[in-house]
Amino acid sequence: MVKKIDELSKNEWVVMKVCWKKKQVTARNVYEATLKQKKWEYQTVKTMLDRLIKKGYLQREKFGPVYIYSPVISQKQSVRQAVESFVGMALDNTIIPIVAHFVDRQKLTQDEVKSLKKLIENYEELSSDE
Amino acid sequence: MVKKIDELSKNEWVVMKVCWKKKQVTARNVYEATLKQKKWEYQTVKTMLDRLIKKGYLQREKFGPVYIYSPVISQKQSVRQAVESFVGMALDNTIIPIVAHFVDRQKLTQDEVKSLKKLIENYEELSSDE
DNA sequence: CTTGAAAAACTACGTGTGTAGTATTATTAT
DNA sequence: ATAATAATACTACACACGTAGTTTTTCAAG
Repeated sequence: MVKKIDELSKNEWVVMKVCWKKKQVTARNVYEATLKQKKWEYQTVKTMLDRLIKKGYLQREKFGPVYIYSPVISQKQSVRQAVESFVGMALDNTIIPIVAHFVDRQKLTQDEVKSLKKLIENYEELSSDE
Repeated sequence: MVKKIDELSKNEWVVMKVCWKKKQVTARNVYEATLKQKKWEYQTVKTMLDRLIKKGYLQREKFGPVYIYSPVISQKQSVRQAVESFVGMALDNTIIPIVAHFVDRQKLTQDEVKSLKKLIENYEELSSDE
């Protein structure tokens, strides 16, 4: 069976995005990287990092006086799980409302439209030989 | 400015879906409707209904001995807000990963593919006259 | 070796959520 | 009218999360 991982809270996503981007970070790195967005105290960041370790998203290793944190679970996997969970919870397992919403709001870029088209074409090929 | 509504927890979505579908429900209706899915005690359902009132999603009116609960916020609006919030949080405001994920997993039905195509065509028309 | 700075460790507290238990009130059947 | 039933009201408690404060440890500079 597929291992169930804990879900991330909104703020934990912010922290994890920094960790994924930089791969190896100190608590201070995260603190600084998030300062513009979020005015967290250093200790707040520390607490979140600790909790992310407990949840299994991060690990850390001591180098001299500091810990270096690094991701254990990939962004891709996290996104997949979050999408599954969200789409199941709010959308009854269909993504149409999501896309429709973005279409309504005209929030898609030209590139995104191109990507969508390609995805769909791709899909049709894939499923045509079943 | 657009009024910010509280977000729904996973379980609250379950309850709200029942309320949206039936429009008017008693606590017992919700209790019974969710029993197969969730083995909640009647009181648990009551508590969730109370909290949904506090959050502004439901209202209720007394008819004889019972309260009838009904939605204040539409499913559509709730979904929109949830999508915005989720896509911003986990996906950096692009829906491509969501669609890609579903394509990878071949989780789209024939109808969904059709819908997607239509949405995209539609979009192209809309944006062509800007 | 002592001191100061930076990091980490430990502790905390309010709010939200999951999950009810118990007490009270209102209705219905006798 | 009263007893049983069903609904509501009130209360509770543990764990997660947001948000740190305080204490201790450790390194680096004089």
